Amino acid sequence: MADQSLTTTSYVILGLVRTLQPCTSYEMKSLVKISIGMFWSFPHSQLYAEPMRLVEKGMLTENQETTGRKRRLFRMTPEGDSALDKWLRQPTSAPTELRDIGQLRLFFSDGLTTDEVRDLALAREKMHRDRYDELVATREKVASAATPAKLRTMEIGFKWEETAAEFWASVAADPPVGG
Amino acid sequence: MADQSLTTTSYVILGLVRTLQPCTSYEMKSLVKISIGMFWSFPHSQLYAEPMRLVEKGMLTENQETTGRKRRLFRMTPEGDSALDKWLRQPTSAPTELRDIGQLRLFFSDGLTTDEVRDLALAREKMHRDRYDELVATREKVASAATPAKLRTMEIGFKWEETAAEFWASVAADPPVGG
DNA sequence: CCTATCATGTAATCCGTTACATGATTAT
DNA sequence: ATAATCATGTAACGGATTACATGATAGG
Repeated sequence: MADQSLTTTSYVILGLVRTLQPCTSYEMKSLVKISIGMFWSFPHSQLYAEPMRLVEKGMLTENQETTGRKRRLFRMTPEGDSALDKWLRQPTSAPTELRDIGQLRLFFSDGLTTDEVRDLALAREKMHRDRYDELVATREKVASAATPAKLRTMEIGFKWEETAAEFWASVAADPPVGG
Repeated sequence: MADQSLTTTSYVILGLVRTLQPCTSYEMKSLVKISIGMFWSFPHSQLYAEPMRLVEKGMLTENQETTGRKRRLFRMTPEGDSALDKWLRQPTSAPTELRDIGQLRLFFSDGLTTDEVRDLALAREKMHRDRYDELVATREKVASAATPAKLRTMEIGFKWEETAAEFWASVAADPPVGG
């Protein structure tokens, strides 16, 4: 019975529910927003839809209020717990998906002028520096409440924004030409 | 008329066709594999389906062979060219989507033992170092044929693999505990 | 000659996104 | 009071992924 075909999103939901249970989709959304959602976007509709699928698969239980907002409160089932545990311990060699519009533009930039490429680079540099600042602010807010593992996860975000900002600065300083 | 609702995938196809035209989906696939596909995965079925949509939108023309394999050869139309040009020049502040299973696991690792977290970190470190090596090999292969912009795009890939490998090494050296 | 891999395409399902909608709180 | 924002949910469409399937070419 029923650990068939869970997606990555499924495991994210399971992880969120284990962290927050009992919890509503909105609470999941709030946690996502200040953490993993900074790098892996999950539209809120997913955070409402996926838990329902997981209820049907026996991974979560749902208690819907009968009055007022009729909010849905989710909790782990033993099946959900063990599915999550199994996933957490599975080795993965899956590469990072690094989806960046700026990189795509640069890749296809052969027809642009030097100035246009520089503009792209400067805009991207600024974006990364802004995000770095956002991350700093977020970390300050959550530092006291988050677990060590969760805080540690943020570090790679800092590193990425830093590295990417430097990369774009170097492109702006010396735009590729020719092609 | 008719630059409605192109997706990022659409622009990737347009960029590929501009680079390779006239070309088949398989040729696009080959280029993707050694370049942007290293960080943004495009299943080959997309590289067959999306060009057909673009033909319908007037962005590409298609010449299908009548004999043998009946391969489809794609070319840019003026509309496709201008849509791509416009996109390349549009500013974006869209953040990078950095989708990494390892990060998700770390984020939800509060229930794991120190050793299990270390195993995760070591596996991820190895993955990133392996990918770094792959990138080196790929760059050597393509160095003479690629444009400066396209080569430059690869650099951020190197940086990422390096940065991520170092991050995971530090996690392995000092795994987060408690929670 | 046969097998493996390259090359080309289609089908079906489902997930993810966008948009719509509205009920509750808080602020002014 | 009223507007704004927070909170909660659903609908619908389309694209992305997975799987199926088979035609060519090259290597042994």
